[in-house]
Amino acid sequence: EKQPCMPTHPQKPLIIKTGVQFTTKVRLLVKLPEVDYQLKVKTTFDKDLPSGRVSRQFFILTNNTKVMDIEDYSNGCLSVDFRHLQLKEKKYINGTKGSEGLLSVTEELHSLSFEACFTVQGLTIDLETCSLPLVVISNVSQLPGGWASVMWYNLLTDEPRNMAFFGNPPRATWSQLSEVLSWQFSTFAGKGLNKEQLNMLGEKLLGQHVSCSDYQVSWSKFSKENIPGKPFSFWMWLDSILELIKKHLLPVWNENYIMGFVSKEMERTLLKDREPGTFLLRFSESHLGGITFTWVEHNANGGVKFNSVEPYTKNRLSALPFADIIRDYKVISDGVVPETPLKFLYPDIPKDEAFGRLYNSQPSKVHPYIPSTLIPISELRTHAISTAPSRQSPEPPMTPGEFDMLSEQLCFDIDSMSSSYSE
Amino acid sequence: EKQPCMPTHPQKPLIIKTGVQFTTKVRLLVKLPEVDYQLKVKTTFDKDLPSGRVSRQFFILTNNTKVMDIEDYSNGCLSVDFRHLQLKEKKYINGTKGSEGLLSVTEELHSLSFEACFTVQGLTIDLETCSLPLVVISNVSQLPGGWASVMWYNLLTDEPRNMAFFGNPPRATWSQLSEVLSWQFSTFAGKGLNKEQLNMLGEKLLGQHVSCSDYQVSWSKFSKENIPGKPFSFWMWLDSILELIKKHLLPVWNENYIMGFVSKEMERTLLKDREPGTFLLRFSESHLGGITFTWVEHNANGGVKFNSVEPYTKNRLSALPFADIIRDYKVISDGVVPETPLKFLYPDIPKDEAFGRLYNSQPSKVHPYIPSTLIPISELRTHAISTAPSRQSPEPPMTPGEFDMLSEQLCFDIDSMSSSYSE
DNA sequence: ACAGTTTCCCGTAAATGC
DNA sequence: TGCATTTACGGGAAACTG
Repeated sequence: EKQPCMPTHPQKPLIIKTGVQFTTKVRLLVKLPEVDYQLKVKTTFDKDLPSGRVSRQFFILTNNTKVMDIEDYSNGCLSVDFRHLQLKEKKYINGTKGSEGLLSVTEELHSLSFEACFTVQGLTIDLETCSLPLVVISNVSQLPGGWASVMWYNLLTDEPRNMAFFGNPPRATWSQLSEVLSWQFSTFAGKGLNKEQLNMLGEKLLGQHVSCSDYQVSWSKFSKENIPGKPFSFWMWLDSILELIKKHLLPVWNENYIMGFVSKEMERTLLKDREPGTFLLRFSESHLGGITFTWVEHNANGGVKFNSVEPYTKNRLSALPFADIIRDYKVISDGVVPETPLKFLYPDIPKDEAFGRLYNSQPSKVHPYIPSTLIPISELRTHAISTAPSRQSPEPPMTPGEFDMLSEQLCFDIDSMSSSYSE
Repeated sequence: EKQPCMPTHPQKPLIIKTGVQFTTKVRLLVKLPEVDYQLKVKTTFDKDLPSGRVSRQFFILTNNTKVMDIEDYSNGCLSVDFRHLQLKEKKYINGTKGSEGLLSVTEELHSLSFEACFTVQGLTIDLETCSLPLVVISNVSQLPGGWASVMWYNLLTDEPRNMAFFGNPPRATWSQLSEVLSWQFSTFAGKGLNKEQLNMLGEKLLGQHVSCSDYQVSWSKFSKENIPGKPFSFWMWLDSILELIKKHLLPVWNENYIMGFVSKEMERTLLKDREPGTFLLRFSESHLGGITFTWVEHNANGGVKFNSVEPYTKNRLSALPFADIIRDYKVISDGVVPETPLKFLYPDIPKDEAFGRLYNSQPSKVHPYIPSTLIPISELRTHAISTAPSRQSPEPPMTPGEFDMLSEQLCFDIDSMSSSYSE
């Protein structure tokens, strides 16, 4: 009898990129009577898939056989680490690929098989086990789609290997899905999502049904079809934000300073009674991987006015860290002395008190030169802009939680996919 | 009899990166009597190098045999294009690499051989020819060093294949070298160097000997040993500037607005009698791939003062194009209204007149948002900075020349290396 | 033509070798 | 140990392919 595989990978397990190394580990759970020969394990990709069913076929380019060894941890278990495994696609001279034309490559499930054979007391025993379903990609641009598949599969089934899962994928309840989404943020950015943030995401995905957490989300709606009016799906949008946080916003996110998911209505409700200069940070809904701030001010006749800056994306943020943008952001109106409109982080934290620790001390001391830095500026031609405040973004707000720093690069390796044998 | 190879490659010929495809072409110059069999050409890497002499050995990973074909241009010549050739290093089980420990990998010369054999009128004829010396690299970071070798070789010898060239490389006269350097700029950036620019480079390399153009430059001084006090060689420095121009400064360079190579003394001589706010653009001598501007102003007691901004490198320039930096650069002194110190491009061209066409029109119209841009700023704490004007950079100035736009990405392929056979 | 997918390869970072 | 060189692979873009 074999147990199902138990892959444990720190970052994005179960996704393999062709041409990129991955590792996997197999462990024999029962102790065998001492044998004087070496126990070889062979790993095969898609060993027993009916080859017509899958549109792409891959093989392990590198050495796929290795001898089991006693584990270091001296529990006496036999195990083997496969390292530097690499996948390559089989090319057919003129063979037609399988006709599974409806599924995208990231919905196509594969598996790694492990085989060993030994004789004990005259009895020949074949062992075989295999991994959970794997997604094979050829470019990192497919990673978000692949990860969506892995999440959906593991959220909605306990079957160890239902390779046809995406032929008719089940729906997820919002309560299931929201938990997974929050877990994405806590795993990859260090801190999960609070109820308000999840609320906004639920409304975005489901409309007003979010109140009943049994409402179901289809796989297609989650990651295949585009958000109405946008050129990307819900998951692509959310994943772009995760990436932005991982690469450029970790400290700020960690400090709980990014409300992030707030509707325009909620944003205004929150800001309208606040001190002028109160601002909050939220992610762009119209573009992938963007963050903006919205602040409130009072105009001449005493009314409140809301302004949002053009969202910052990874390119801008790699030129200037976000905290510095917040510190230095200034508005110039018709050549007047520029001033920063950002005074208090919602609800009422003085800006420098909140972000002070996160500022970069930048005066460089290249002596003969005058140090220079980039400053984010908005130039207002007063007549034109005062009539164009924030007029977009439906999102609810939220309260921050705690945060454990956990920044790791994304990676495709199966760093450790342990698989257990037993008799 | 074979003729030497005539490689013609648009960008950086004769440099091959392992694992990256390259192509080459061989042409048979004489017309053969019609033969009813196909003439095969085989290409071999380092066919007849005494294998002890070279520290690394490579082989052609891909198919290295191809049949000659009549050229398209219907001149009746037989020729063959090798495409998708790829080089890989031979790894020795325990073999010691050749003992040529003095040479760096980019000084190690290799060659591609081509062989064909055919029978005509009962006579068996073997043809063989080979390429000019090649440099093999494994990472683009070695490209500048490799290109230095190719330049030096082709500048200083006509031998078709002196593989030991860098065992004892000859010196170049400054007049030879300066021509090659200027040619680098005209080839890769569209416009060569004028006499003043070359003068500064010569002084940098040779001290004051530059007056006599027979003065000789050693290979080591050109590209191996570091400039005194700097962690890079002359060529590494110059090449970093070429790259900066190619990627970020082409339009400005094309317009002849970058004086570039000017000593600090010359810079001051030029600027001191000019209108306050007159500035010039020059490359950093202390850091790789940086450009700065120096402007003149008058201080309180009527003396002239020179300021240079911290050099902009590729990272900053990819966040903000250089022309926009010049347009927007401002100095803030203790919270006073910021102002641009840059008024006239040396000698006296009003800034916007010179750079107006090159500015990016940046107001983005993402309606609900307030457009924002980055602005380069220097903040002066008046007491500290006014005593720290430009205090570095020995370089002479120069006058601009003409410019033909010619922007091409660097590339390592031998796109076409034609080689000729004859009897 | 076009969209989904793969290939190509620079450029940075890490690993390896000497 | 430090430096020279290679390997690894993310990421943008081009090439491919039905």
